[in-house]
Amino acid sequence: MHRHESHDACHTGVGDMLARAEAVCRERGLQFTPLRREVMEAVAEAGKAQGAYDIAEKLSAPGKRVAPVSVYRALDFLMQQGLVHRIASRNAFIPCAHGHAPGEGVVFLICRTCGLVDEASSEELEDGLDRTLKRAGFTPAHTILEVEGDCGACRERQQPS
Amino acid sequence: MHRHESHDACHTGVGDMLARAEAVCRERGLQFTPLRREVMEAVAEAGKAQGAYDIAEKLSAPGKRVAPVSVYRALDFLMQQGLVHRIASRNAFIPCAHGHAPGEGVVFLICRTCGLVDEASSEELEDGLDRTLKRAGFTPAHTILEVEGDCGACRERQQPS
DNA sequence: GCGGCGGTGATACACTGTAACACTCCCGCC
DNA sequence: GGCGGGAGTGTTACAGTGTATCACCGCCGC
Repeated sequence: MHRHESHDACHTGVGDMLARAEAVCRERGLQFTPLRREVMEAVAEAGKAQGAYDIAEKLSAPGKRVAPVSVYRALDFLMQQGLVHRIASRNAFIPCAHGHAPGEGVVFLICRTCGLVDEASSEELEDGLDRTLKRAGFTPAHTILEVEGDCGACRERQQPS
Repeated sequence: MHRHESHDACHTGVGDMLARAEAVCRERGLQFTPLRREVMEAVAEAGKAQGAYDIAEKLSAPGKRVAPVSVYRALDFLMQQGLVHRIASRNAFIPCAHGHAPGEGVVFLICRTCGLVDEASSEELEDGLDRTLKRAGFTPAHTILEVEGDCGACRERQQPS
């Protein structure tokens, strides 16, 4: 679904993501401020999951320091709008590749070799989870589903068949 | 599968867990040292997920301080043996309720009201995940699946039908 | 005895995230 | 024009989580 050959134009494309973010904010009457834009851009450009402090450092230049707390605030905003996701197992953030409804089941595929994070969603998987939860008498509010392993590209690269 | 009425005798029972831990270590030729036993006990007794610093505090007494580092080392050991699990979304640790093979699919059900964490496993769910990963060309090494929500007991308690 | 190894103690540190407060900017309103 | 008021940001300080490093101890084998 997504190709990962290079660092630029990864996923949906940085430009597309920024455009979508802007559209979402305008549509909801929210501000897409310069800082939020820069943070979104930094996350989108990275190609792999970024820590909040990494982003802060990237956005800082001699004479213009961006504090981590500002980055966190922007990230919180972007997460609320579903524009970025948090990878709990890495304490890091990625851009949302495909717009999904909030609460929809998504799996994060984290390659331990190249560090790229892909998203996958599956109705079958979601149904299975729903049934399992119902059987346990549990009402879900928020689900974290992250898989660490090797992506296809890295596997081929390591043992060229 | 597990009852959660009180804090003691929760899950499989503290005694059983300690016995199993000891057996596992003996079987594998590993040391079940006093510190490891105390940490295992603290996690098993708690009834809900414990932070490493909570455990360190609980094990410390006037005159006998247990540093968090030591707790982390014991927890790492216990996790390697599959005796405790880490809840990534809470930075906390729970005892493993039922012995499962390493890598087997397990869902953690985290009640946001009472804080108790239950484990559920489902072949159906696991199959769904496997197929989703295969379709994405991804080879899994480690999976995190945590659901936050309301457990049956808490739901009944809040809105007694 | 002596060396090695696993486990532990202890200090310091890095990384992650939040609280609290001040300031600015913009907008609506009198 | 003056005057709140709210959203966003800057800044400092701090809490929480996890790791690196070194020293020490006890045990086992040689």
